[in-house]
Amino acid sequence: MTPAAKAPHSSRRRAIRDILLYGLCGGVLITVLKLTEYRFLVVEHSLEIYGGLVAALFAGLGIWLGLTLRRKKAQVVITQVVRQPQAGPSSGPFMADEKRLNELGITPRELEILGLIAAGLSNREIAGRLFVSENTVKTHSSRLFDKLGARRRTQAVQLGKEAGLIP
Amino acid sequence: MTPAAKAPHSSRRRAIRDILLYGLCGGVLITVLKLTEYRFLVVEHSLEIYGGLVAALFAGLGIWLGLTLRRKKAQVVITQVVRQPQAGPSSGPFMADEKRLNELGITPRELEILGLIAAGLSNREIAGRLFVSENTVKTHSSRLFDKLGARRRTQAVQLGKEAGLIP
DNA sequence: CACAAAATCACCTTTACGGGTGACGACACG
DNA sequence: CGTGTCGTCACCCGTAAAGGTGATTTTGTG
Repeated sequence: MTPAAKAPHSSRRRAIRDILLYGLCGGVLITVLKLTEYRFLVVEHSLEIYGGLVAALFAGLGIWLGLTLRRKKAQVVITQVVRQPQAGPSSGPFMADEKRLNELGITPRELEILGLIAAGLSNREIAGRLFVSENTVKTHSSRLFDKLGARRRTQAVQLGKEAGLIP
Repeated sequence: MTPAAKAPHSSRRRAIRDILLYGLCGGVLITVLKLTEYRFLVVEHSLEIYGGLVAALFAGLGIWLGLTLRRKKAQVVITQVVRQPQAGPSSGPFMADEKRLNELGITPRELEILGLIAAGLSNREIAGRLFVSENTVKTHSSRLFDKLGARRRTQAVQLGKEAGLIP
């Protein structure tokens, strides 16, 4: 039914707004479908079509809702990889040099994108993987390049490696 | 020639399975609702109830799906295969894997350019450093990408590292 | 609540890349 | 000698990337 999971605290207003929005969408959809239903009722398989439509629409809506709800929570985690050659804490999988991160003023999101760039993904692919628009990725990477002093993504990767930001 | 490219296989099957499961659930639900519908049809507001039921069920299902999908994707992961850097100190700086070079049919010049690409240089800079025209560099890199199966230079760098062609 | 930082998205411009095709000289090999 | 490989260069075209500006929304903190 209604989304049970929500942020721990301090975002109740938003959750309420979401629920209201959700209910509104549901009402509108049901209304629309109620209207269309009367046209389709003369056809044989109207109910199947109707049910399928409602199902698909609400499934999509639910997926979207689940995604947006989830987005707040988890998602940081980049990394993995073996090999930590030079100086560094070198603990477990990999740990970005936080000192350098703060020095350069690189945000978590930008670091994440740097990792995906280093993995050889295009902006579009990164956008798809992070569920954001390509423009957003471009903005992030642009600022990232700025902070790193890079002019190209390959250079950003190189500099990021040297700075110990990525494995 | 289909070179490396192995990482995403493990999770794709699960995604397909999820989708199939989803479709199956949908079919079962629709069937069940079709059956129940015949009982409710005598009642006045059966369609509303029916629609509401379908909507609610599929919304919940969608939310669940969104959450699970999100969880899976949120781990980002950037796999980078285990790779023993240099087994022997005999090759002090670095030595490209000649076997793989021959396998892929990569010429010395192309390897050279791959190295410069990995260093973050643009085509123009590479051209300047090698005293050749930019077009030449583009030709080389184009053929290089072809042999590596890369579509972007960042990807070529990634694949080249995995193949042990560059440090 | 207000504020700042971060994240998101849109639009526009210019440049860099990637793909395709064709061509030419050098050089080795059978 | 012909053939094949390699390196070199040119041109065109379409897309991707990078740079800039502005705006909105989320979110964490005071």
